[in-house]
Amino acid sequence: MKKELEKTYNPADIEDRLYSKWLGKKYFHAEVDKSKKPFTIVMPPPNITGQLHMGHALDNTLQDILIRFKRMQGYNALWVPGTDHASIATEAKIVEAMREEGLTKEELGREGFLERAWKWKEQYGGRIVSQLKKMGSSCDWDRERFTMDEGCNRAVKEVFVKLYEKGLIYRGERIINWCPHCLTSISDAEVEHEDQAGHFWHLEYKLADGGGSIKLATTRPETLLGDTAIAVNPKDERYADYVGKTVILPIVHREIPVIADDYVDMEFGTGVVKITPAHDPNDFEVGLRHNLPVINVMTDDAKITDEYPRYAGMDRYEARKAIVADLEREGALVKVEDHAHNVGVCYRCGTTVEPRVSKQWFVKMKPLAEPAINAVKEDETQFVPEYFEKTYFHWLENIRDWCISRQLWWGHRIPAFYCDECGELVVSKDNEVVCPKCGKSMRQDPDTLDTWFSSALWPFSTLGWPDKTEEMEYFYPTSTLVTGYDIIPFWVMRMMFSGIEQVGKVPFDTVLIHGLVRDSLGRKMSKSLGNGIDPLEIIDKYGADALRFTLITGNAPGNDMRFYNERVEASRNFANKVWNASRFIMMNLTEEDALSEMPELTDADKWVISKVNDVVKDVTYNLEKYELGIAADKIYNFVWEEFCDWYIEMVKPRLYNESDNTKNAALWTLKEVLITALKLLHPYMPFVTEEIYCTLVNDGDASIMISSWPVYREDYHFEAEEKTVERIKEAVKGIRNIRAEMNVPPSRKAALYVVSENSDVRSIFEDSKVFFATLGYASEVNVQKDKAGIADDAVSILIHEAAIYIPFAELVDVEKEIERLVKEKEKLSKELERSEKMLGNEKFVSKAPQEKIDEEKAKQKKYSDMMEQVVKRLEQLSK
RNA sequence: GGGAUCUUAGCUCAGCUGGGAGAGCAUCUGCCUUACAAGCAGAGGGUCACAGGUUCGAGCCCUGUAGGUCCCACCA
Repeated sequence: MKKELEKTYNPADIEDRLYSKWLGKKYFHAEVDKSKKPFTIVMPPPNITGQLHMGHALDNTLQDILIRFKRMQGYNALWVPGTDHASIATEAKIVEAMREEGLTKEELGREGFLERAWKWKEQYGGRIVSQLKKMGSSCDWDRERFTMDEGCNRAVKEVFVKLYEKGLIYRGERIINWCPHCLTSISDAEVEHEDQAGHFWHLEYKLADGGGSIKLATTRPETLLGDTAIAVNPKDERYADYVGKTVILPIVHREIPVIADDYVDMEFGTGVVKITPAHDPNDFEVGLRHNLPVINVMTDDAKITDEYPRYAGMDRYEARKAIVADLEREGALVKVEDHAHNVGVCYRCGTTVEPRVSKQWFVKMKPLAEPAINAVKEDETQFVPEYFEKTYFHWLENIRDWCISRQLWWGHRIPAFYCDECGELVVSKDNEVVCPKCGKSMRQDPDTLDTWFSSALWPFSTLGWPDKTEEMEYFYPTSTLVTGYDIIPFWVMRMMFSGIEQVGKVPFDTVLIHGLVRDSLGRKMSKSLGNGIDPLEIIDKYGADALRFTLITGNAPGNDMRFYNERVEASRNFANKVWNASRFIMMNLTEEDALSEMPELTDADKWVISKVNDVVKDVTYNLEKYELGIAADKIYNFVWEEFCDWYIEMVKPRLYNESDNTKNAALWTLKEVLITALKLLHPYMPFVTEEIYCTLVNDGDASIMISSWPVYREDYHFEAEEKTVERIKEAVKGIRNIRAEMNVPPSRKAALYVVSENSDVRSIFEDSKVFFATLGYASEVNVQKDKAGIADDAVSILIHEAAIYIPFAELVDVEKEIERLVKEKEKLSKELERSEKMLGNEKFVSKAPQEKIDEEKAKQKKYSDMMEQVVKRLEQLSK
């Protein structure tokens, strides 16, 4: 039975089928096997609320390429997948759905809400997983995890209790970032900053003793309700007399002190600042230093509290308007200026964050940050590209304590218990706790933990920690973490210090950082812009292989990339090229061909074997250095240019000629090189390579994904044959070039005369006549020692150690021919000049490595040889 | 204000430890050549942002300048 591929490459026909086959055969599954070296990746868990976007597509393609490459290299490759509970995002989504039904969280109650949330998770949480499968991701789905599953919960509690007992987790009243929309605290890392157009309201406060007034400016007049002081710089002589006095706060008519604090910048504005400890982080600090009262003026959804009946119930911005109007009425408003300022917004919903004083749980960061910094400094973990280490250091060196409590229900509940009777606090892994002091049952903290608290434990919680599992023993530390640079502060950093603190070892050897996928105009893809490109649509249209290849090529690690369909088309075309080349090879291979042993090879065969051998070496090297784009380029170039455009074309006459005794060698080589190329390409384009491979070996049960990665072989290095074929290519290119320039159609064959005084060169051409017939459109090829019998007006192609003449039937314009040769001469003389200058430079000759000098000498010889021929030919023509 | 990064062909981008500038797309010229028109053959197109420096030799290393992007930052 003859093996055949479908006439046209249609990814949709093969992808789902092959993925099911791989799943069925458990090729993605890894078990502990101490006879093999592990290679481990833990997947950054996508949010259960999420849909697959280009960021996931890129991230997962990178991981899958590494995993497939290592698997083929013989590593025990484990890729642990999973999803993230995404507390804020998920809770927001469910609350929103409830609102549409007219329900609130409070009405449903905690238990009812969680029940609903879990149901939602079961229903939609798998969506992203099935989308990842469309990408071809070879993760071990048997080990799929969820950041809120039982195991993760045990890990979270273990860590919380340990850190608490070490004094690294504490509870305190601090000013934190509060999102009035999500109704929860958020960490510093979760606050984004954006410029907003605002105003400067210049106010005038009267001194309580009636002795004048002080002017100051504010961008947030509504916070004035909570002001408990105004501050000046202690060195500021202008206000020295005022310090210690009191002023009357307008509207509120409260007497507040004038204090001196270094925080105030004398140069800025009037050098006077109003202090609102409850609603500004700096003011809070100032307040602590001066023992100022903290007056909270806002509710949790950022409305003015009932303490101020005139404004009660107004939101921040309404209150601002009302207060400004009142200030004006009171004569306290001096002027209003436009002012652009930087505002913190919630990274989830974009609502302006309200700094707020409240009791929260924190992780003390300094003691944890230090070992995490050192681990990277000592190269226990390295970043690729390296410069992202600077981002990492910058964050860790300037880190503040991590606010980990969230006023949400969906998440890991904080394992802290309070006694309402005696106020005792207990932190425990147990679910029910009795007060050790008074024996009453204790009330668990209602808050949950920051989602990233559980993500931080991902590299080891997924391997069974805190139990001493053999997975932990064998797969930890993991090998490579792949993620975007925007996640370094949220995740990478926190996994680092968590791994070091909890397990005693860094969580991964290498952190491979990639950039963002942008739209064709370079804009970030976003829902609000509506410029997002759906990876699933791309897969439908062009195939997962094309999408994967596009995401990897033409991009350096860590750089952002632009995504547009023309690029995907190019990748799809490449897949198609591979498909068709394979189809051609299979059309010529028959069952009878005995190809198990290597036959006697021709120069062309050896040339392509030698070439692919080099590519194997390079690609392996590049992949090991995480240069995935460079490796892809090399495969692409080899397959398309060298293999398809040259080798296959060269080999055709041998295949079509039944009596050719090198036909078997050609077939053997075609198959050998194709398989090698398919293997190199497999990590990038798993589907098309698998389909071809199985058809080629005529075994649907075989799989390229578990075949062995090619290795460089000394005995496949054929230097002399490479040179020979390169010489032929040079000649063919010269012929094609001239013919194209002269507008000679391919249908018009012409006789060819190769003249060389060198007998070795002559024999190369003698053996290569057939190539010139097909590739060089020659009707006949004559190889001779001199110019005898060649028309004077024949067109000449002058190459290294040989000249090729094509006498066309009609007269060639001699003038034009001379013009062409003069140009050629100019080019050569420039090259010669450069070469001779270098070789004439004594410093070059004495300092450059011998290899470079020899290289230059060889060039110089080649050029002078060609020059000689050009000069000779010009002489002939101008006679 | 601090830091990172980028500036290479018309467009989008590669260019590994310094050794004669590359790809894809676009453009132009020929080709339906029996694997592929999602193709084949050929061509044009770049003072590698600018100015210095190191070096026998710089797109690549160093310094500065200009412009873009991003991150961080308590200037009310």
